[in-house]
Amino acid sequence: MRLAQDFYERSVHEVARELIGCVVRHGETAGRIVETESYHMEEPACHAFAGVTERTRTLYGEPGRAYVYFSYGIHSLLNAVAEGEGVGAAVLIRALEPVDGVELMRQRRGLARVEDLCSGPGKLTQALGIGLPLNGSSLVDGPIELLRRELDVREPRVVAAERIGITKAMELPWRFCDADSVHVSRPWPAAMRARAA
DNA sequence: CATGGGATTGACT
DNA sequence: GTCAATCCCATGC
Repeated sequence: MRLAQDFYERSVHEVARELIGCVVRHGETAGRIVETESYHMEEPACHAFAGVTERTRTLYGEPGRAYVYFSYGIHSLLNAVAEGEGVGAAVLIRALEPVDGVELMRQRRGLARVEDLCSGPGKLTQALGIGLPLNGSSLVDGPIELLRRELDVREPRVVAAERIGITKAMELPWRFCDADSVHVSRPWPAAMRARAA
């Protein structure tokens, strides 16, 4: 069952937290979301901080669409646009636990270990075959599907921590991780490292 | 039009 | 722990 548009049309931080445990599917490949980060136009780490430009038009647009952008000349990063139209905010999907199409993921990544396939924002887009052409596409009825957690699946235990890989507004605790997943990207939040067996 | 930085990754010391 | 790869996009001349 896909998440409907109204799921995205509210606080980007609530959306980020509740996306943990949901499933992303693109074609044959799918994974359960175990890590997200929220970004909002009012803080400088967000691309939307610069205002409306050609690049950020998607961010300011309709909630429930995909914002895909190219980073470091190599990686495509996948975000879900949130909040109302005119507000620049989105949730970065940072890591997945593979649940379907694992062989195809291995092929695309050239790696064997399941823990290496989707444990990072650039890794999961490669594993799922998501690239720049999907920027602006609908998550509600487009090629990338965002599916709500099945009712018989446990509710994940979510820990909040500081976002990583950024140089501004590093103090904001807007990174959300499934505390019980080994598929979260490094470094793990301190609360998770302490628990690790 | 030229320049510089980046929401990363993988390889290497 | 360090570092290069590599290209889109925003900014500035």
